[in-house]
Parts: sequence; structure tokens; C-alpha cells
Amino acid sequence: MNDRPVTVPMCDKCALSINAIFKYLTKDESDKINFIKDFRSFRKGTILYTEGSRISGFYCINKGIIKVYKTGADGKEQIIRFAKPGDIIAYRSVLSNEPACTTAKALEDCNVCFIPSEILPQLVRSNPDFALELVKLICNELGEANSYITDIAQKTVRERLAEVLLKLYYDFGIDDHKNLRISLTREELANIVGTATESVIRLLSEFKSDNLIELSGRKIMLINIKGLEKLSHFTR
Amino acid sequence: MNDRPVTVPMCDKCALSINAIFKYLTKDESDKINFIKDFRSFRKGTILYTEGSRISGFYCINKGIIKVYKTGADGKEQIIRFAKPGDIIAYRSVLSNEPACTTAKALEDCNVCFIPSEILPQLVRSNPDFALELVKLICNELGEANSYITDIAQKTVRERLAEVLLKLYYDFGIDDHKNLRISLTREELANIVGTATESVIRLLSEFKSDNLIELSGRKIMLINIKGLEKLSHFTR
DNA sequence: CGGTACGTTGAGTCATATCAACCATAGTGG
DNA sequence: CCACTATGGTTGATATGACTCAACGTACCG
Repeated sequence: MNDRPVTVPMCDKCALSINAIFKYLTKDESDKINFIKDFRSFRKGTILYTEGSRISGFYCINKGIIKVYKTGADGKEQIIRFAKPGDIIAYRSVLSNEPACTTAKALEDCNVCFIPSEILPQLVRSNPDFALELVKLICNELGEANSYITDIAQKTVRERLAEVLLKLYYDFGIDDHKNLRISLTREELANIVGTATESVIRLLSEFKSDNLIELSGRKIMLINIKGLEKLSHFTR
Repeated sequence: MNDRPVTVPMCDKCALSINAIFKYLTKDESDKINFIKDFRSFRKGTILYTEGSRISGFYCINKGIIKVYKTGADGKEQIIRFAKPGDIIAYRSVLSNEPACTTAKALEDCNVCFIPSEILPQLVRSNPDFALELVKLICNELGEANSYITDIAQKTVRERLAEVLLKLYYDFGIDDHKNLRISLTREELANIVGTATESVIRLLSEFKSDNLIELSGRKIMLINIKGLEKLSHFTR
């Protein structure tokens, strides 16, 4: 299932270049992680871990995008976030010592470092700077989650879809053809917004008629950012 | 506006008795907080801090219940959580050094300790046990938030209302008459569930007809927990 | 006794979900 | 090379959950 590693990235170099939380580590600490970590490659579509399972470590993304989602009562997936290079995932379960409460799946071929559970609490204990940054990182994610609760509870599907497109734009940027770099199925879009696939399709083509976006297959180009912001009532 | 303090609770005693995170502090640390903190009482309805404002410290609840909410695009409030004795609020803004992203309002007369901002990062640095527990606490809140996103995105209003009633039951328990201890207006219930006040009213009376709950004014008694769990697809 | 906040009910509307059919594309295996 | 299948995308028709608006009831409070 996994490919052979190409070149294993060194934590200190990697963290600095992709702005990971590990940049707050000392040389010794990052050497230790380098030694103990497990570099893994996953093909697009592979599941890294599943909701409810016990995991023995957490992941730091080096390349690729991973979607993190929960499965609702009726089996429908709700995408909680996307992780990109520099992000860590599964840290919540590791720190709380609980089974995973989300599933993580590679959206693209990706390279990740798997770091055993015990490292994280050790670092929190041994490196106060790191501890504080970790706390900030989690606080940040919590703040985002709370905003999203408010949005999803109060905004219409149309507003939320516009907002999601903007977030994807700000988080992942665009490719050479000015399309959103992240490529999602309509169903995945629906699973972020919290709506039905058909609704996403209909709204996307409305957005297109309103000259807010261009569509070609799975590619989405935002051509009127201001318009989308106004429609979504979203400000960064 | 504020009452005179009755008796200022000592952090070490208080933390142990109400299970606050400060129980992980050393005697010295808790003495220091005792010395530096500001004990405050707020009457029901008072706002402790407002979304967007800079705050110079965080609060540890000693008595009473505080609702924490965000204000949506159209001015409607979305209740994010309730804080009860032992809980801390506003820690997110303090740790991230950002303006508050929520408003906090006393649901009942309450006593709280106000602790200056700088204390929290200091403790994270000086006391690894505390740091780790703080991380867990935040992770826990994050986990709850993610679950709620999934629920609010996928469940019907009926399911969510049933779920909210159960959560209130588990979090705050019941009074001598077996009614939910926490007393909320229909509008506040709506602002947790993410729906209109009228919908809450209609659904509550349906629940009553279905012998799931009893109603008398603002008092709500859960008389069929199993039924509510089934209806809400909620398990603790 | 008027005022204010909260609660309730009914009627009408609309956004969104659901169901169903169909098309496009790509990969698979005989 | 072609049927076969799976997956994703699209469109239309229909149903309905939930919101909005409006009127009115209730209760407490100064």
C-alpha cells in the first residue's frame, strides 16, 4: 500500500520551510524525533486512521492534503478540516489518550511523518516554548470551530458555500490556471458545507451564472472575490 | 454593579472542591494566584466581557452559570457553551493574545475570580503538569466543538433539541423537583440548537405530548431519557 | 397600571432535502 | 475492442421541515 520513501525530510529543515510547530524545538529535540519517527507515503484515497480506533502516534504532513472528517449518525461524513504540509493531525487523541474521533484520508498522494504518542507530552514537559505554541495552535483550531458552529447554525447553504470557497482559496491558493488548488468532488464540498450534493451542484451553477466563479469539471476559479465575500458575509 | 465579596475562596481549596484545572498547581503557584487575583461577583444578566474587546485576564468560575456566545452576521446569538464552577473562560483570547471572540453573560448571580493574562503563559512554562492538563482541557473542548459541527450540519432541529436537553441534564443535573437545574428562556434554547424560538416552543410541546418531558413555565423535566436518546441519536 | 420581556399559536412561504432518471468518464476484464 | 461496472455529475419534480410574520396571551416589576 505504501510507497518507498523518496527522501526522508529532516524535521528541523522541514519545520522551518513549511512553518510547522516543530520549529520551536531545540536541535536535540528535533534530532530525537528525526531518529524515532517513521516516514510514510500514502496514495491518494488511503485512510491514515479511522474514527474509534486507538492510535499510537500522530502525523506531521510533509506533502499532500489530508481530509479529516467525522461520520454522522446516518453514515454521512462531515469534513472537519483539511491538513496540509506543516500541519499535525491526530494530536487530539494522542494528548487526551482517547480513541480517534475522526477519520483521516489522503486527498492526494502524500508524505507524512508518523511520530509515536509519547513524544508529544514529553515535548510539552520539556519545552515550554513548544508547549505554549501547541496551546496556541489548538486554541486557534478551537476558535475556528466555534466560528463554524455559528455559521452553520445561522447562515443559509448558499452563504456557507460561498464562504467555503473563499476559505479554500485563502488556505490552499490557486494553481497555474488560477483554479483553486485543492480539488474536491461535489460530494466533498457538500460534506464541508453540511448540505446535499445536489444543492452544491445547483448553487455552484448559480454562482457561475452570477459571474462569481468559473467551472470546468472539478476545477473552480473564483472570479469575483468581493462578490463572494459579500454573499457569504465572510471576512478573514 | 458588582456586589461586595462574601468570602474570597482560596484557590487551592476551591480548585480541589470543584475540580478546577488549578488543582494541578503547586502550593506556591496557587498562593501567588490567590494574592494577585481579583474576586468579583456579578448579578444575573451582567456581561463579563464582549466579543471584540481586549481583555486583560481570564475568569475562573466559583459560583453560578455563565453563557458564552458569539454573535452571528445578523445579530443573532449562538451559544457556544456554558461555564460552571471550576470552569475557566476567556483563556483562548488570553493565550492567543487576541481580542475576545465571544461574549460572556451571567445566567445567574455568580462569583468568579479574575486572573491577569500573564499568569496563564507563566504557568504553562513553569508547570508542565498544568500545561498538559490545560492542553487536554482545550482538546476536550475542541472535540466537543467538532461533534457539534457534525450534529448541527446533519441532524434535524428535533434531534438537536433532544440532544441539547440531554446534554443540559448531564452537565447541570436536576433540582429538588427533578427539573433541569439550568433555567433557560426558549430563545436561549433556540440559540444553542441553532433554530428559531417558535420552533423550540413547538417541538417542546411535541416532546411533552410524546411523554418525553414535562413542562411548567421555564422548568423542564426529562421523564423519558431513553426516548430522548433514541430520538436524538445521542450517546454520551 | 402601564410597560417590558417572554411565551404561544396559526398561517403562509421558501429554502433545501429527497427521489429518480440520466449522462459522462474511466478503468476492468474477457 | 467492447461490454461492464463504478463513480461522479447533472437536472427535474416533488415534498417538507423549518423560518417568518403577525397577533395575542401571560407574568412580573417598578
